[in-house]
Amino acid sequence: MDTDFELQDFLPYLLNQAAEASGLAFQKHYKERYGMLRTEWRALFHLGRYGALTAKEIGQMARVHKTKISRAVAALEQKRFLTRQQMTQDRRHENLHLTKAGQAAFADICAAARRFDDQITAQFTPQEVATLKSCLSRIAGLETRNLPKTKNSN
Amino acid sequence: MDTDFELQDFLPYLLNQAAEASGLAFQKHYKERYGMLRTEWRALFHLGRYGALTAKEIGQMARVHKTKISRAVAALEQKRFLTRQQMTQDRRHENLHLTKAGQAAFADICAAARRFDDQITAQFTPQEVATLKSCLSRIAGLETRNLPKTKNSN
DNA sequence: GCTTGTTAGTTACAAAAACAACTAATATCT
DNA sequence: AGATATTAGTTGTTTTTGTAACTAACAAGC
Repeated sequence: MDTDFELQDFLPYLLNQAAEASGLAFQKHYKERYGMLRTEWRALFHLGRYGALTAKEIGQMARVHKTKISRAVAALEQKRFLTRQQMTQDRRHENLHLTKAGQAAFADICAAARRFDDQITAQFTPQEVATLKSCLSRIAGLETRNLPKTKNSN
Repeated sequence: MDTDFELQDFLPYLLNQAAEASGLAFQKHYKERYGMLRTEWRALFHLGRYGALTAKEIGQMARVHKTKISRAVAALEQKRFLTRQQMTQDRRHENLHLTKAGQAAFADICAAARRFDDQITAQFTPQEVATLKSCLSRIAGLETRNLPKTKNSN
C-alpha cells in the first residue's frame, strides 16, 4: 500500500510548495504596492529589461499564453505603466514601451527582487544554489528539454 | 537600469516554471484518467497514505485551505472514492476513509508518481537530487522556517 | 482581383481559485 | 443554566485562469 512514499519527496509537490511559498512572499512587492497581478509583473519585467517588445514576444519569452498577456498589457496600460504603438509595416503588431512611471515601478520591483533572491540564497552555500538553479532550469525545460511536452508552448 | 538581472536567475520565477512544467506533465495521471483536480489528488493521497483523517487534518498536512478541501472531499465522495462518517464524540468532525475504488485509484496514481519522480531525478546525480530536495523543503518552509510567513497557514 | 491560409491580438464563456460570510456543534466563562 | 467564543465544515460571491471562437491585417496561390 505504498507505505513509504512520502509526498514531501515527490518533486512536483515539493516544487509546488516551494514556488507557492516564495511566490506568495514576493507578491507584496508588486501586488500590495502596485496592485499588479503576477502576469503583469512579468510583462513589466520583460519590457523593463529588454526594451520595447510586442505582446507576442513577451508571451514567448515569459512562457505565458497570449490571452493572459493581452489582459496584463491592458491592465498595465490602464495603470499608465506602458503605451502601445502600432507598427506601420505591419499594423497587427504593436510595440509596447514603458512610461516613466512604468520604468520607475520596474526599477523598484526589480531591486526588491534582487534583495529577495539574495535573502533566499543566503541560506545555502554557493554550490547548493548553483545546483538548485541548474536543476530547476532543467526541470522547467528552459535548457535541455527532457520532459514530456507541456501545453504551455504557445 | 538593472541590465544584468535575468528572470531566469530569479528563484520565484524558476520555481514557478519548474513547478508548472512538472505539475502539468503529471496531471494526466489523475486528471485524464480519473477526472480529478489537483486538490482532489492531494486529499486522496493523504487518505491513502495515512489512513482515515478529518478534512481539517488533510488541510493542515497538505497546506490547503479548508474550502478547497471541502470541495475536493465532496468531489471524491461523488466519485465514490471515499465515505464520510460523523464521529460520535464530536459530531463536527467527520472521519474520511477511502473506498475500494479510492484505494485502487490511490495505488495506481501513487505508482505513477514514483515512476514520474524517478524519471525526473534520473537526469541528475544522487548528490544533486539530495541538494535539490533539501533546498526545496527549506524554501517551502517544510523544515526550518526562515522565510516570511505566508497567508496559507490555515 | 479574389479565394484561402496565417498571424497578432481581443473577447466571450466556462472552470477553478480566493475570500468572506455562514451554520451547526462544542467549549468556556460567569 | 445561559451568554459568548471557538471550531469543523459548507455555501455564496468575486477574481483569476483556461479555452475556444472571433476580428483585423497581412500573405500566397491562382
